[in-house]
Amino acid sequence: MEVEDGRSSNLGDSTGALASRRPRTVWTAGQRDALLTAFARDPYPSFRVRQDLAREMGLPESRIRVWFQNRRNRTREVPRQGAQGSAGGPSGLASLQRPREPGARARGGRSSPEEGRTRPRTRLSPAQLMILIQAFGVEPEPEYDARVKLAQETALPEDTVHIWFQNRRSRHPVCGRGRVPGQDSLASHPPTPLPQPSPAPNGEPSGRPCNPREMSLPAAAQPSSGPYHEGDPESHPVSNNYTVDDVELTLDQLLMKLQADQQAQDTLDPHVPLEDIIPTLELPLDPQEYWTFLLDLF
DNA sequence: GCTAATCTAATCAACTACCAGTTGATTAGCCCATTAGC
Repeated sequence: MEVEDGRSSNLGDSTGALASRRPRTVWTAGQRDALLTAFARDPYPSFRVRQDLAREMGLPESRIRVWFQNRRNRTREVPRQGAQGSAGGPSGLASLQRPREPGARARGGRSSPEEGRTRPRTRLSPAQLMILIQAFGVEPEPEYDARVKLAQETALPEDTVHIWFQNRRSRHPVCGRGRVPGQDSLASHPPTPLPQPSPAPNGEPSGRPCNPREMSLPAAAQPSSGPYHEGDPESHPVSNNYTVDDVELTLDQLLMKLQADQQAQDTLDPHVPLEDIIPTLELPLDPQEYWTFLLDLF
């Protein structure tokens, strides 16, 4: 079987893989110095600081973020023997205190979004969601080149696509393990909803069923123009009041159709003309709305 | 072997809608995450 692009779906293949990973970044001495200096100043730089560094170096912000992540990991000489020891250490990093206490975690001490502490929240448009969800149904763990392609299609940064897939995998685990090499990928998105075990209370990331959505069309799926991050170069103007479920619902039906087509093509008599075996696509949206989606896509 | 890239799991926080759920962003990783390119 093949996945989009005609690429083989055997993801385990490590040998000839083309761009399965982002090409390794090679830092110049100057860049490394700048990073080390910034790290010594603050091992948890804000988004704005990371962006400034990225601009200086002509690299994506995500590279800076990953560098800081790796650096923190590498320099974490955590032995609980209290004393921080010499001021030297690797890179002379002072106190890399992990913000462990609940509440003070991660962001250190919360700050307002205006300060640029964290990247402005991306708001995905229905069209973007549709593309991503569809891609997730086909391949929940896209490789680098596939993510780049998706980034182009959605006009999102590649790392936003990457993060979206990470979140998606943890919140919508695919039935029968993430990916099964050689298996028809559409089978990982079964059309029949599983019985809901019970409404999960707050924060239950991975205990969800494979397809938690019910097949009932939400009444209020009215497209309307929504806000987006103006002034944020990475945000996007198309953002309507669709919920993910609305889009997924549409997608579920599209996927069901694709699956049906697939099965039909596998089992059909080759003498039957193709036109005769393609079922009519039922649109969960008005034709008008549907075309709006399509126009948004292209 | 070093280290950039990647992963999972947990968590925070902005939004939406009506207070709890959804979801984008960030972080750690503990016999110090694993994988893979140079």
